[in-house]
Amino acid sequence: MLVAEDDRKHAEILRRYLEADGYRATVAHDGPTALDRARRLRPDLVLLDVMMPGLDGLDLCRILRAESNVPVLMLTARSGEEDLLLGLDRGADDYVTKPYSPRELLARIRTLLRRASPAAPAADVLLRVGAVVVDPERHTVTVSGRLIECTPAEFAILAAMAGQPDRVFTRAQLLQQTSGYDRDSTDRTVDTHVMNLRRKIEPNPRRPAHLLTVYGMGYKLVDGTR
Amino acid sequence: MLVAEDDRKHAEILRRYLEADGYRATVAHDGPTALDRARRLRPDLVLLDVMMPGLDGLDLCRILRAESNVPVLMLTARSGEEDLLLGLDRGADDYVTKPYSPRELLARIRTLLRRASPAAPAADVLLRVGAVVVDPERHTVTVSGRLIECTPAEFAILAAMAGQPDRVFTRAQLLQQTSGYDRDSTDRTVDTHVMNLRRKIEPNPRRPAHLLTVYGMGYKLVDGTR
DNA sequence: GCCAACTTTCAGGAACTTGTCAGGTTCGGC
DNA sequence: GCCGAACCTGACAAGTTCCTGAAAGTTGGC
Repeated sequence: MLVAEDDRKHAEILRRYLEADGYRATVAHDGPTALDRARRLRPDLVLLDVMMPGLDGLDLCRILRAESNVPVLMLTARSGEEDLLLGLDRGADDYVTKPYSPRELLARIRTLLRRASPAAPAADVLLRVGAVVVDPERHTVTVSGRLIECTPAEFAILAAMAGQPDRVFTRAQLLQQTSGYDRDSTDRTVDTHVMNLRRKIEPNPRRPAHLLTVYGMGYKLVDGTR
Repeated sequence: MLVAEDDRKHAEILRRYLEADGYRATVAHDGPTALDRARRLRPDLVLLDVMMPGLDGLDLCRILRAESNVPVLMLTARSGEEDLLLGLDRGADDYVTKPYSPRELLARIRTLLRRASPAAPAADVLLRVGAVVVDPERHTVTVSGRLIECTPAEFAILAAMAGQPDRVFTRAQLLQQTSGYDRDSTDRTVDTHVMNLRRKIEPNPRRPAHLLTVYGMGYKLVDGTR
């Protein structure tokens, strides 16, 4: 079990509760560390604080969800409905608002683990935006049925955009998808990747139908058939 | 989808919300009726009010859980912790306290359905990917009928990949197959095993047809005949 | 129609990934 | 405790991809 919580005192209390209930818990105090541990330790459940330095809980959740189907339980200080919906939409399996009672938390953890246990085979998550289909699991992209070869950076960018069609992504956001957290690359980098992607997925790269420029903002992926 | 709720007005509102979101919903106004409908209609999800005449939600939940693994979402008027714990322990997959927002309810329903959907395929003893056949039971591998000798690590890697053809496995995932939990070996280790496997199963190891590299990601096993 | 701001495009060196190998370590059987 | 098989590792070469700055082309507001 992995606990991602930036407040060290709080994290320690959590860890004790979990261990008292028979779980082995590893703690990470920031987003990138949590992601790294999640990848290497393959925990059977991830407890995620929404607010964290480096990489926030919502984004982390989205990444985890793309890579595995480990159950994710979100901890959120704010109790607004928006947060809840955002969390669930990003793929969190459940959420608990602070302050929570330890008993409630443990009950929810038990439920999640029981539900996940029947060795659920990964769900087929296909991201479809018009003719563009991204398969994160197979790491493939097809356009109108034709298989497209993508480099890692291109794939990361396209997958991020396919996950939220029509949404505008800034260059900074897309850069984060490719370079991880804080490599300081230029916006040109993103432009170049977008250009290369257009060459591959657009029938006419000069007049993009799928991967559009939003002047002054960034890029978005749309259903080009409409 | 089955809605078990004794308050008729409330039940009707619920039904409308569900249908507005694209679900077909059947309503039952008491416990015994709900149980009967659940058995006959085999809904893909049951929405259960805790308090009901005849047979209350908690007991009904327990019975349903014993008979099938349909996801159960509890509706509870009381927001006390006791109810929550009872509900979850009886096997409810989630719960919502009244008053709830329709959006929250629908988001939770979506999550439950997504989680329940992967319909576990029956385990076939032979894993076949093109010419490569892995028999986990006998611990043998054949390629085009020829029996191949594999070391334990090689077998573990190949078996994992054969279980999910086309899917990309990261080196970390493959490492876990061989080393168990969290030994931290290098990625080179995996490369070496893959290289040795290629020598054994590929007609031309320089141009792999089965065990492919996915640059920046890992490896995947494909049906080389296509 | 003009200008400033923004975007596209390009080429080549930097940075990263992978394939391969040889040598060292671990492990179980005898 | 010796032996061989299997495994792990660090190094390096060979590929591949990424990044960058600058020039050329667009866009939007006035």
